[in-house]
Amino acid sequence: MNEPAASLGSTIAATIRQWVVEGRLLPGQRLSEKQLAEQLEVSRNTLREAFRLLTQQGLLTHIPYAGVMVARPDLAAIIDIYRVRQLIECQAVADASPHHPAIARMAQAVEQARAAREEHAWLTVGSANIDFHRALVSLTDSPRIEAIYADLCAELRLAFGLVDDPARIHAPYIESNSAIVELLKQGENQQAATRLAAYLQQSERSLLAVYKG
Amino acid sequence: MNEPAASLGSTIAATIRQWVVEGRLLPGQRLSEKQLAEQLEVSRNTLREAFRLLTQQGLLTHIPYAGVMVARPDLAAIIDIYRVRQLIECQAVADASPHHPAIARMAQAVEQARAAREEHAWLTVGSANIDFHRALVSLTDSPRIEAIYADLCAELRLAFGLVDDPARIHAPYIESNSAIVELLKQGENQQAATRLAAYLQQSERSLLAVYKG
DNA sequence: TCGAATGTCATTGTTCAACAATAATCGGAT
DNA sequence: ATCCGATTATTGTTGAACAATGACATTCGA
Repeated sequence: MNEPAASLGSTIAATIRQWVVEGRLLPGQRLSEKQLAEQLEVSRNTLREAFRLLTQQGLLTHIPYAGVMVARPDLAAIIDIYRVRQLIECQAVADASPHHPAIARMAQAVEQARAAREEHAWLTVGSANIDFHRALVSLTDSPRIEAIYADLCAELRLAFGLVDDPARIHAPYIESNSAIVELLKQGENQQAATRLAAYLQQSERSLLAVYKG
Repeated sequence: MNEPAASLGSTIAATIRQWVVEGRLLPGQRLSEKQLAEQLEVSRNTLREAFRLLTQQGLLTHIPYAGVMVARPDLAAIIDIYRVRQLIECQAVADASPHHPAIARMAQAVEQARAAREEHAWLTVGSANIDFHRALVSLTDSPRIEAIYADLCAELRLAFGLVDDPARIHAPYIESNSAIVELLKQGENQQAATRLAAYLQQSERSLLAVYKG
């Protein structure tokens, strides 16, 4: 890996992000500056620097004089996230060229998901599904949109962290993804977008169902 | 002003952002930590905190051990910004309900622009145009998209800062905006989206033309 | 003279310690 | 038991210090 000059703050931020995504830090949990600074062996100032980055990315919530805590996506946040996904992903599919290189990456993600399903490696299935959607977004050829989507995914994983059965969430959509790839290859962008919209709606519903409990 | 708990860092960030948007700080200009800290009467640490916010928002560029400078949008950045605008705004218009309250705000912005044009207050015309598009984006009812768009606008104004004749940029589009409002009221969303796309394309072209020189 | 190696300097990165501001906690009075 | 006020712990902010890095000027050799 070629990292010319990653500041210590962003390194620490990456570590904390990893902890959050892994579920080592739970939503709503408060992060003490002094305690974390000692644990990570950095100064309070540097840790605060990392907090700012993650707060800006939506992974942490910062309340002045009350501290930072792992963001706890509420119903409104999930609805909002899916609204953005719908807007970005559907438009990306609608405007896609049938020969865009990203389509190959989408197909590859589908194959990877199929292989993982055979071995019941549900976590891998989940990762492949995320890869599929990231490739889909890169159809837009916009670094900015891809960056926005990356942040969105991090928050989404926060929400998925509460789901204990990844198979139910990710597995049923492999064939749907495959169909989208085929439609794109044939230039049937509108049908592909419709199919994608249906997937997103269903995914949102099953995620919201968890939050009702 | 009711600001219950705005940290000093974000206050300073707002000040610097204002300076950038006003053109008091020019793209590419280097910002010395010590100098700015003395000028703003805050500590270096607090100023760095503000830098982090603005860097994350794309207004400043940070190069390790070389300092922060006002971002200088290049051709690729402008193209990317307009790609995002196209994606967000067109979809917002396409999915809008004819009775959405934001449409009234759009109409109001058009009227404001017309009045300002009468008085040749071109700066006000420009602000009204920005208000129009912000209202348009709020058709999505997504706080997240509105936040993304706000950041985008700040960067866009950075690019507009190099244009010395705002009349040429903003004035011709007032009637186009008005037409979009009417089409939305009549539920002709697709036509409105087409019209909007044409506007964005033209706006992008005239902005790019400045950069060629 | 030109170019490269070297040393100096200014600036940024990071840490530390202290104090101020604020919120949470606890205890006492009614 | 409830409300009110003081205590306490935590965060916000500051200033100074030192290390790390990059830019610039100087010097030396060919």
